[in-house]
Amino acid sequence: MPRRSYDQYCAAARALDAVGDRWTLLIVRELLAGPRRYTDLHADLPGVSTDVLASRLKGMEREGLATRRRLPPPAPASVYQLTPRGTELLPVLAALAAWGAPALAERRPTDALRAHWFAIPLARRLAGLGPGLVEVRLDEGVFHIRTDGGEPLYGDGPAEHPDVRLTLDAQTCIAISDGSLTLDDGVRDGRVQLDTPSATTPHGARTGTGAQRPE
Amino acid sequence: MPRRSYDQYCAAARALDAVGDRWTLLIVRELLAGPRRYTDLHADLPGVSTDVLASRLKGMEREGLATRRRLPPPAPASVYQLTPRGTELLPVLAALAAWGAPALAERRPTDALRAHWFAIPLARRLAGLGPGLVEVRLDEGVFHIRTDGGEPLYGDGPAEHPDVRLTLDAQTCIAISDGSLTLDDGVRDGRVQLDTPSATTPHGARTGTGAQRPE
DNA sequence: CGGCATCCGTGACGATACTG
DNA sequence: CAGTATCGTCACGGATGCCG
Repeated sequence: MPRRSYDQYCAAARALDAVGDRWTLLIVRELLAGPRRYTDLHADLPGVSTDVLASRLKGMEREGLATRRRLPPPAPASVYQLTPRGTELLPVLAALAAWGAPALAERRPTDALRAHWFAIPLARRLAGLGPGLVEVRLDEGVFHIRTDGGEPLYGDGPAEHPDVRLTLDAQTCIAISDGSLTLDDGVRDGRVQLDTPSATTPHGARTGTGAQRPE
Repeated sequence: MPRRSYDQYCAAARALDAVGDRWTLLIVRELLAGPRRYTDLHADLPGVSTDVLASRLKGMEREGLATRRRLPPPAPASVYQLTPRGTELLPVLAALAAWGAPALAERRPTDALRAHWFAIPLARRLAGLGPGLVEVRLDEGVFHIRTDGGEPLYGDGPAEHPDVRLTLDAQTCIAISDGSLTLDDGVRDGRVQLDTPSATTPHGARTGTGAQRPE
């Protein structure tokens, strides 16, 4: 699907043939958070042009990375969803995120930000900590991480019945992700508000930070 | 260093800003096998144009991924070498290779092939098997894998004093890498010739497959 | 000869406008 | 809402030339 194949009998080159094109891996990152409509993808990928996005999605369908599913008539829309093969790109994005994490020290004013972009680095750190479903609330939005099924998966928006809720800011989230701050220490000094909604807790919202996009 | 930054405050996007450009990760793959001269890089990356290669190398220097070192006068040449930061991209290439491995089922006649391109997938399988230094001899060339230092590293050409030598063909190498053939089974049915050169063995070559490029 | 720089044709990309 | 159409620009790939 790239402009041109590398034509190399090499596993990494073959992978880059499929996902090495500009924007493709970032589209995968978006779809890893759950099914998305075209317009939502376009909104969460500032800078991508409409034709390139359409072309990439078409290519990803051809490569078996994603499928296009049409929603029931009430809301005539279609959503794009990763196939299992596409989901298997999570380790690739995780490795890229781990390597690129130091570059987050600098925050440029032109940088866009979506809450669930923190999910992949954070999930690596939270994996093995026990609880299955974690809801994370940032000022920029809410996402959730599932750490029970081997590979950690994540999704946009609030979780259904989270085992634990974390409320923190972006900077703290980064510090926890890169290991410079432990979750315990963050709770101790108040930078992280840890909240375990018991079954008896009503569904009412407790903190002010809501989701940007209702789902 | 890409044509244009993604301008996203996301670790993966930052990584793609640095290494997401066409050819960059394949140049890293080459340099992971050891220092390389410009001409060797150009020879082992069929399809890359001279100016793009020069541009990428310059960008990689700027990003702190590689350094250019001038060799002593006898051979007035300069070699490019990865920095530690560049070497840390190995997990990224490993993840890409793991994901792209199934695409090696099809071997196109236009595909180029270098022996050490098998090193990354094979190293993952050989890691934890014990011996520190493995020399691998394919019909297409020789490379070696170091499995002693945590992350497996590899190099082009024969090893100095390998703990074990493997002689096999490309197809068998793939089968071992993807787990469909164990090393033991390969040795048993003769597809893999396992050779443990003892300290008493003289240095003479024993098999017919020599290195393509003397080092 | 190795290490690029230059030139050029083609194609990919990005922004905007427009349509079913 | 979900793309397609159009267009200017830039990056890529190939060839050649320069310079140590």
